[in-house]
Amino acid sequence: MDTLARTADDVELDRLNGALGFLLRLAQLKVYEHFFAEVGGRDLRPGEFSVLWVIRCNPGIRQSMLGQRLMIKRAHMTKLIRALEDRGLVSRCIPDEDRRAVELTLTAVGRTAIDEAAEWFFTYEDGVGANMSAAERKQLLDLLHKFIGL
Amino acid sequence: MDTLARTADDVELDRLNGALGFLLRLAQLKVYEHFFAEVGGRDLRPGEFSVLWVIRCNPGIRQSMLGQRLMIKRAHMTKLIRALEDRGLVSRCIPDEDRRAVELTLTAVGRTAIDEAAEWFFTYEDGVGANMSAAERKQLLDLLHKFIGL
DNA sequence: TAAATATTGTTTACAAGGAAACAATCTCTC
DNA sequence: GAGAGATTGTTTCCTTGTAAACAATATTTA
Repeated sequence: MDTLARTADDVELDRLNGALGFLLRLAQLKVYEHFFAEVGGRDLRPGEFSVLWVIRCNPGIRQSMLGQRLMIKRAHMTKLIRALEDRGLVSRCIPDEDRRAVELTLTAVGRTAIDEAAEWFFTYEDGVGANMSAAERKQLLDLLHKFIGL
Repeated sequence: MDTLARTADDVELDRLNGALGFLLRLAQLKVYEHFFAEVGGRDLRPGEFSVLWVIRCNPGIRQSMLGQRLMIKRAHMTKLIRALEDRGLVSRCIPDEDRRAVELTLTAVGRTAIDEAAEWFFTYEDGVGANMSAAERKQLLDLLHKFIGL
């Protein structure tokens, strides 16, 4: 508490060690660091990949639902989708049943792009948590599923 | 794969279900949502709280080390600290041993503020993961510690 | 059916956070 | 000890993401 920390591991976190939200934030920052170190040079960021992937798995999904599932706010989703549309990866379609909504599908180019990206993306993802045993990693996955409510 | 998702739970994530980085991002977004819903009106955000808390636990800690531990980049740390200094919570001191560095301590006001904030902050943190059993929550904490390398 | 309310996506204006270039200081090597 | 290189913090500019107001369409209520 009163000895000055000389190295990063000496830093005392005290009660933050038991703070779940805090640890999740740190974990996520570590993931990002890892991501940009390994595959930062690619043309898809994590958010963009997940959007394309989910559209691929759910063709015709509406923007609002995509946002709900990926926890992306509407204002931001609009920009993301427009950028992907401008790159020719996604196409937007307004359904007759609800002319406010937008239904999303991949273009042929988008499908090719995501299939190609999936190779390196999931390879990278498999490397996340490489400092844990397979059993621990699996346990962490399961607990996160439960935490998220998925 | 080809049935259009009607509700958010119907959205198929497929391989993303096993992607640790992706799940951590989702978990963290859920934490933030929870935070702003519950204690968003307070005058300290999660990042600010953690900075003040760690300074409290490690008086005289240097900016660089604080940033390393909390994974906050130097450019951003500068702004954070200046804002906290402007609010009279933190004081900066340049040590004689290394005149490039900045050593951080709390002001009396800062100490009072963080002690007061700690009440609601940790109460809030205890509510994170309330949908899990105590054992699961503990397990998640331990696994995150290991994942982060703490 | 007409008016009130809710939902969906967009726009605009801003806050949070990062990358790169910089200045100051320290350390290492010769 | 003089110069090369590393470290620390700051500044500037840019990207990512959000909040709030808005427009268009649906739904509910009277």
